[in-house]
Amino acid sequence: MTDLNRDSEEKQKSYHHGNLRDALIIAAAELIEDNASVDFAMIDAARRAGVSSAAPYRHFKDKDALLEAVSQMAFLGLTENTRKVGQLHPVGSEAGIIALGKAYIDFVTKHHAFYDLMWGDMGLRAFEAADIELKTSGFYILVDIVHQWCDDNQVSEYDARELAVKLWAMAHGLACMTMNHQLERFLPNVDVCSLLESSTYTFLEGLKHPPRA
Amino acid sequence: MTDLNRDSEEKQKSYHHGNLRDALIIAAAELIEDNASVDFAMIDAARRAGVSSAAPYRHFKDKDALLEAVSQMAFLGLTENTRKVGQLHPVGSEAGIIALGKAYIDFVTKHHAFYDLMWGDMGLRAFEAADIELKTSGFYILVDIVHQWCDDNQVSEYDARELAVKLWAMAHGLACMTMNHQLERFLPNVDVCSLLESSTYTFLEGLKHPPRA
DNA sequence: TGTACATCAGTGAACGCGCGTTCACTGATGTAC
DNA sequence: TGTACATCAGTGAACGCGCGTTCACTGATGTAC
Repeated sequence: MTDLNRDSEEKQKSYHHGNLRDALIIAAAELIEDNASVDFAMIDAARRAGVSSAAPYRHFKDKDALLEAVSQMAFLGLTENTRKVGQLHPVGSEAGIIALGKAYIDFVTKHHAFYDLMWGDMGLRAFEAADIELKTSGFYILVDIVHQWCDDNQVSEYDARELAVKLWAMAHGLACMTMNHQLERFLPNVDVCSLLESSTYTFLEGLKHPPRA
Repeated sequence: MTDLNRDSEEKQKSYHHGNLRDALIIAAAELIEDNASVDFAMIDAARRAGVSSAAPYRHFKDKDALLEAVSQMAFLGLTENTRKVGQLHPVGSEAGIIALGKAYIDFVTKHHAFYDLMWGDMGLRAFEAADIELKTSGFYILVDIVHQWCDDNQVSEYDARELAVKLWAMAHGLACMTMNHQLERFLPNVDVCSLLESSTYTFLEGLKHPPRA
């Protein structure tokens, strides 16, 4: 065993962890992903972070506080993801609107357990506790792109915020039905992304024509 | 205390319950509604049904079995509700499609905790265990009405099942966002039913026009 | 530069509560004769 | 019609596990002098 190895081992095994708070958040997140459930045991998160069962309480008042932190991390991840995808497309393009929807579905279905956490009681508390920018910026990326689309397509009397909500709801619903396995039950072998795409096109097409008699 | 009263009391307090199985299902359902959470204690369900903590195990193998029964009851309720609303409108009418969507949103948002149960792991198991008719009849009420609409509107090349899924997803998404409180956050004071209505009209309008370039 | 001391971040054992489930039992019910 | 007996549906006490949380402690770190 070389000195180098001993060095790194000593670093890992040092009495003080260094950044246990973040390590616990990550450990908890991993447990939630692995078990596909929000119900993880505090002691497992501690073990995973390499500390004893009491250590977490130096950094989090109780389990709820840790869950809240995990939830905030998840929201941050979703927002970052949205921002990144939004930048790939010109503002106002239908491709951009669809890409955001797909990204949302992708994120949510790939993190099913997180999803429960984020939109459950605990997550909503975390959401409320988060700063206003984090809370709304993801949504307003969609609003901006939709607003420009409205201007470009002579449907500017339409409220972009309302339209964004409707498009979000479409994506959300398809994501839920994917996770529910209702989609594969009633439309076997269908691709949720292509469903989102055609739905979005249809919806936008409908907006270009008088929506009601 | 009259004899009449004694009579009915004796009936209630008789050693044998009569229909404890159903009483437990109802008690569990009530607890879930009251606590707005799927996490109820077995002993509370028993107490609510007026029996001791061990009695439920004469009728259900374990707690999961009781939950499964509650979940099946919920699915039955949703299906019945859908059937009833479907009968109120002519097959193929847009009003009927919208009414079904509204009924779905109404049922789901008014039974938030049930919703978690139905679409969670436990509920899905119950769903699989249920007979095929119960599983699909609710959905196919929508499919039928949508199919007729397609015929009436010269979009018959469209797969009615796929369209029904899309409409369901819209309603589902709006229901989720209502329960999430995202709807009121981004569109304060908006009525989810009027959102569903305008979304549906827009979507159907889009179908009547070539959906893609 | 070294020493004393306050503070901080861990340990490991144990407490205690909630709750699902079991067990030996007892009262009620139905049926054969 | 009455009696004996099997069976069934309850009781009440207790077990035992999972797990969140606490407590007295100890090793590490930083700082004043």
